[in-house]
Amino acid sequence: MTIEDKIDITASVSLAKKTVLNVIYSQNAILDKLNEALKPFDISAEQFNVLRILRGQKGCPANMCVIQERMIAKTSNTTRLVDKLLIKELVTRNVCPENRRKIEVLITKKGLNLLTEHRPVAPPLRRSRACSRAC
Amino acid sequence: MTIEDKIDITASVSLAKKTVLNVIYSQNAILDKLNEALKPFDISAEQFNVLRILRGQKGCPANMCVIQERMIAKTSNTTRLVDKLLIKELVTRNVCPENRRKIEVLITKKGLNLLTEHRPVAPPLRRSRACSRAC
DNA sequence: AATATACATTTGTATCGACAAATATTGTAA
DNA sequence: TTACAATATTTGTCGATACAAATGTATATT
Repeated sequence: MTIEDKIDITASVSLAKKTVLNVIYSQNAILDKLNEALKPFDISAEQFNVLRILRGQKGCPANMCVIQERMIAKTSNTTRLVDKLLIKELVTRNVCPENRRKIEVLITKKGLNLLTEHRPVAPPLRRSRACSRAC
Repeated sequence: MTIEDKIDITASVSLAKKTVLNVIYSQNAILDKLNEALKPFDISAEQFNVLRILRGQKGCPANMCVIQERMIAKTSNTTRLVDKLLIKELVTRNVCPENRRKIEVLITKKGLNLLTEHRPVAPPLRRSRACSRAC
């Protein structure tokens, strides 16, 4: 189906607008697919993304702000996402002893298993590495 | 900035995956712009979209299910979106006398004014017209 | 007419996004 | 050392998505 069928408009629509609409519909289709693929694992796309970010740390714990920066949604609530993963025992969370302001989040064996059991559409979705640092 | 800078991955990424990531980042950028443009009007993107759908009815009232089908998000909660518009007096809502199951939603003068005062990025975002019907 | 079924909308719950404010800890300047 | 600023995280609120269940209304079947 073309975007012209979708938008149901008699007047002509500029190429720029058609492009914008195409991007919006495309991402909807992509997210639908992703959510469907994750359903059997009782985990949301954002939670899954956090798990992949943590795996990418390769044993090095990630602070809340590191996770935040690498997520797609700029202002998503990392605390509450990690809460959910903690309940499912997919991550651990501990206060950093060197700097008690920071929190060290690590993926558990159970979390790693969940990731290897399933590989949906995309690679881990990250923002730029501006704020990542040595651990 | 290219998508390669964004995703911060050493291993090579397939064109398909780069495309998926590009679509996701693009829509994020688009929605950021749209929300920013709507901020002065104290209205969300979905509420704005519902208003445009109603204007497209050209005086003919829209049922809840008609609005639902034309929205981007398939399972968004039309009742609660219309509630918000009602509080702002941008729409009216009445039980249809011919079929008391149905609800007739109409855009008010105030709602039309809001639309003419501002024209952000995209035309009204609708799904296919499969379920639209005469009023 | 009574029952069942389909239709249209509403309500409830969980999760997430956006954003502001609050809290806690560390570092710095007077 | 006290006060202030910077950093890191948590909490609260609102709007929205996703989905299941409940409610109310109309239509069809017996």
